Amino acid sequence: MKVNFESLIDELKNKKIRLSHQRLKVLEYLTTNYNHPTADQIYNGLHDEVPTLSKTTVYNTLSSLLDAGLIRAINIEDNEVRYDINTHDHGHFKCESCKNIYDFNIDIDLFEADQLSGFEINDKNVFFKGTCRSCIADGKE
Amino acid sequence: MKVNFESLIDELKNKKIRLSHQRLKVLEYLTTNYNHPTADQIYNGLHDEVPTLSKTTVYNTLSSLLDAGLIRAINIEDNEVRYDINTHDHGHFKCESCKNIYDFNIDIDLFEADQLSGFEINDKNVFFKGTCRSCIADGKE
DNA sequence: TTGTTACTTTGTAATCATTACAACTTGATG
DNA sequence: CATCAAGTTGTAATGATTACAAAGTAACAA
Ligand SMILES: [Mn+2]
Ligand SMILES: [Mn+2]
Ligand SMILES: [Zn+2]
Ligand SMILES: [Zn+2]
Repeated sequence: MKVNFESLIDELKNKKIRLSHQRLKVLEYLTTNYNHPTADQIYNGLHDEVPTLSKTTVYNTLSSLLDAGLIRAINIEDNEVRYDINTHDHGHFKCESCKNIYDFNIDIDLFEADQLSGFEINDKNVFFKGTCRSCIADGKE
Repeated sequence: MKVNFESLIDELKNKKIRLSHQRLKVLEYLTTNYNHPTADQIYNGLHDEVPTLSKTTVYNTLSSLLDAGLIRAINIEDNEVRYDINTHDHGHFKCESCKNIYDFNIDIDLFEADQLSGFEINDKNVFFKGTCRSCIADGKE
């Protein structure tokens, strides 16, 4: 999955969201780090480059970007929210050994849950947990 | 979805988990309250009947029951974990208006994500968000 | 029935991610 | 360049969950 940084900036302009230095850095971080980072990882990852960045700003920025629909939040564990620059429908697999999160394609419209007829669905999420191939190869299951 | 309380007790015995008064009450609460309650809701719901119950015990109990596979945890929002006595594969729909969580049947094996070949999948989760039928009827979308 | 003991419960304190707030700073517009 | 609404920052508050140690109890055997 490839995300174009320039088109993200265009989207910010369209939505009248200011292109502050901090916001651009957070967006840049997310486009170059496809590993679904936490707010804390973003904060630490940017600290060398933007030493004055505050964690509150990271949270505020992520919140704005979420509202604008430029990113998505992933709740797999109860104690950590992860952020994804890829807003297309796709599934996530979290390896319980190495903790990595893998993307996978799904045809999410395969479930036309008839029990939900008359419901308005705004958001669809699919995630699996288990052990990834490389951890199995390493005998870490 | 119907869950038999007696068979849950048998499972506890099989797994050598003590049938303490508190654990039985938490299990009973979950079997009679199919609304995917939070730890706090369980605590408050049992308070009249078991005034000495502590919140720590609720958490401890839920943790044991999770380990034993008798219940499932649902992470839809980042700030609340909900618990489900129904451990069969099924999807969840959370209405963003009335906050209720609805179950729906899914054939989860429809996604055989080929990208996950060689991965060991232990846990599959599907949840949607949106507005439920009755909230739409009430014009609350 | 009683005694033993490991497991469980309880209240309190600690943890940790996230949010609230108010003073200060800055991007965008003309 | 001047203006000011919007954004940033550090600190304090919040709230769910966990850690811990003392007190209580379920299970089992005698
Ligand atoms: Mn992803
Ligand atoms: Mn359910
Ligand atoms: Zn792995
Ligand atoms: Zn509703």
